Amino acid sequence: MAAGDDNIACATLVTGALKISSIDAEGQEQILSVIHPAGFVGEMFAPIAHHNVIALTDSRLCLFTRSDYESAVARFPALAAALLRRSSEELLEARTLLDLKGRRSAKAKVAGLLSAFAKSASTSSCHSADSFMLPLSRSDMASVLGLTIETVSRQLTGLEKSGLIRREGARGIIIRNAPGLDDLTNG
Amino acid sequence: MAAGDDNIACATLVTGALKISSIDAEGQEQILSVIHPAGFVGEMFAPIAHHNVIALTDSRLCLFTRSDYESAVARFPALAAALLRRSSEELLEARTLLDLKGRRSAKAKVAGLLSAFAKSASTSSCHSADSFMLPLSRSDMASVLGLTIETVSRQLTGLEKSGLIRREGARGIIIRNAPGLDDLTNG
DNA sequence: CGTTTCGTTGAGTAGAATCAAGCCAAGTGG
DNA sequence: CCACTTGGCTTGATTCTACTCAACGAAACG
Repeated sequence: MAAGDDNIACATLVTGALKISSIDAEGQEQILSVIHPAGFVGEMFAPIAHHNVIALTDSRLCLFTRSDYESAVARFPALAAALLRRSSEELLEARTLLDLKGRRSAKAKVAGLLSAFAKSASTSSCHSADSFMLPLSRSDMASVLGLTIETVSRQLTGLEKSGLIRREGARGIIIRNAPGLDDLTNG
Repeated sequence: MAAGDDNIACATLVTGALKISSIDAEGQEQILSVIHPAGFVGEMFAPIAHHNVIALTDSRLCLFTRSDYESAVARFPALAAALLRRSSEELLEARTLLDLKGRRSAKAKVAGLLSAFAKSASTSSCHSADSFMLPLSRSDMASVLGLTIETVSRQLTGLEKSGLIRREGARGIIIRNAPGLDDLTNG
């Protein structure tokens, strides 16, 4: 989906990963959200799309049109409640990202992003994973945080040198000191 | 409402204005959203509140508890659909803010915020107002954009010197060159 | 009249962006 | 098999923006 398109379809993500982004006049991409399975994309109430939706990996979607939606809600009132719940979760996630992006230093932003990934990489909802693969490239991480890829790279090596994380290849992350990461995030 | 509270109530705003914010370990406030009349606050599906809600002006709210919500949805299925619509709008607004906060330069951020205010100050949904009162203090603007009050102040005087806007007192803004502002926002 | 709050302005500095190489792994083609 | 390319990542040197610290002006208030 591209910004400016007639907005005819919405979808829930079945497998894979998507990003929602906007692109400014100079071609700078801003990632506004990363969608995981069971997440929802599309603007149900806008005539044209505001943002771009791009697959990060091969993905499977369950598409439906807005007219589908309206008839389905009429037949199954519980559907609206379920979608409301999803939408509330997306909203909370967007605000979490806002919070992250507002951190003062680059180190705090990168540390916060790692903590967030550790949480979402865990199967349990209350614990964080202590090792995981970064779902985003350096370029995408930079775009999420509003930094450059060089700065992201430097912060990662900095975090490794200070012993808070260890890296396995370009994408593998092992958290060695989770509380320390959180301290950096909030400071 | 304060982050960490038991999350027992939600509300729609009738008159006034609210801000949703988070506060980090150093006491730095991040404004995550500004709520206007007809807007919704509260996290319907979280046991404890993640963020703070603070009134920007004297405000009137229509409060309801989460159990109220559940019985109301059971009796009036259309309610869920209406709340879904609101929630979608909040989500779009949060993403617009994300976009703004991700702009590279301070000038682009301030210019973008002014454009956004000009839009929401207009009574018509398709035109922007050409003069309006800033709804936020310098401190709140800085917090929304992730800047300091000094930087916001300097950017405003810069925009005035370059002829894009004129100021009337501390809060009054007159847009003299709206396309120019948009160019700055996307550049 | 002092005090407080809010906004503006200036000087100096820390930190991220920019510019520029260079490394490594994977792919391509002779 | 080897030269070459490509894309993603890292590192270094330099520049410049926005933060910090500090002073000052204006309006509101007791």
